Amino acid sequence: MATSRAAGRVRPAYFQQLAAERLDIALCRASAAVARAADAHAGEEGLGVGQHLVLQMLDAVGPCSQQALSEELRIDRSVMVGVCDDLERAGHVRRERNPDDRRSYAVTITAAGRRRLAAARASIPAFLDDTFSALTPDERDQLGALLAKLL
Amino acid sequence: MATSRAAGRVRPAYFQQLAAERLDIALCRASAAVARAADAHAGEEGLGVGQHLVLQMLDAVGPCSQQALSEELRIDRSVMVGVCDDLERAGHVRRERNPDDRRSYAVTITAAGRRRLAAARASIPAFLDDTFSALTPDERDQLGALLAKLL
DNA sequence: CACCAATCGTCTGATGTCAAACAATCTGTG
DNA sequence: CACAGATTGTTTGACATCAGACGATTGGTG
Repeated sequence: MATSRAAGRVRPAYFQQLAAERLDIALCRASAAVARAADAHAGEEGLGVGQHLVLQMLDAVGPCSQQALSEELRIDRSVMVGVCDDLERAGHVRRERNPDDRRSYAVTITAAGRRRLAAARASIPAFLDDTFSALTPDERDQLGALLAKLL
Repeated sequence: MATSRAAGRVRPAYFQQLAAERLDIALCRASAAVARAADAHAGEEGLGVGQHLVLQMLDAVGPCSQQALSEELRIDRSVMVGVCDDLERAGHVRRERNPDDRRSYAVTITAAGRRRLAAARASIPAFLDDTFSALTPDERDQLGALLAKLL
């Protein structure tokens, strides 16, 4: 069996020791796992994470420039171009010119976009529940509060 | 001034609202900030994060194959090749053949590598203290415990 | 021994992100 | 108005990461 040979190797579960003394590493590793889960979920859902966030923000605060979306959602401007391209091609968003400043667009969510957002949004609670199943609701709140302090 | 025009924009600090209801996004965002800080610190120190982790693990558990390093440190095998290349070129590590299994190396830390590790390690507490200055020591322990549960 | 599957280190191709440059447009100063 | 500097959206090039393929080697089966 495999374990008999693994005893030859050191197999120290060294990562746990590392994570205990390097909070930054633990944070990055947890984030990587969660991000992978989010990408997989978004893939099944058919709407990318960035696209979902853009639709959600447009629905919450109204038409925005790509710049505003980019800053608030922490998505690079260069990447935001592609995200909006995809959303526009799918009919979830219109790029209207901002009459007050013709450099910027006023990216606007469409009725179809709102429907798509509602559908995608409905699957989020189950996704979060699954991804953070190792934590109790109280612990999730604690984690949220700690991360909020960090940001 | 800029704020008078910013009033025209929505400027809702929307990200905070998003982070409150999307624990996964908050986690990824915090991780990105911390990772950036770690990279910057590693740049000043002159020893990459991956290189530091490899030296530290070799010092802790003795000679390892690249595979073992890769699995335990969650660094892709392809990337580990470059990390070990750099470490070997700098004289911090030797690649000895494992006589029991000539497919794998026995990556071994050198005396120079140990000295380099000690120097780099000394700067870590200050780095962590600075990066997580928004949290009290108790809160850092809480965060560590929550992340450990997640992993 | 011959053979087949698995493993280790390496390399290559595809992908994604980011910094820098660019044209178009705005603001402000003279 | 003319002109300099900043901003918006976009494109391009550099860079890192990852999946997959590959040779070399090992272990196990007959």
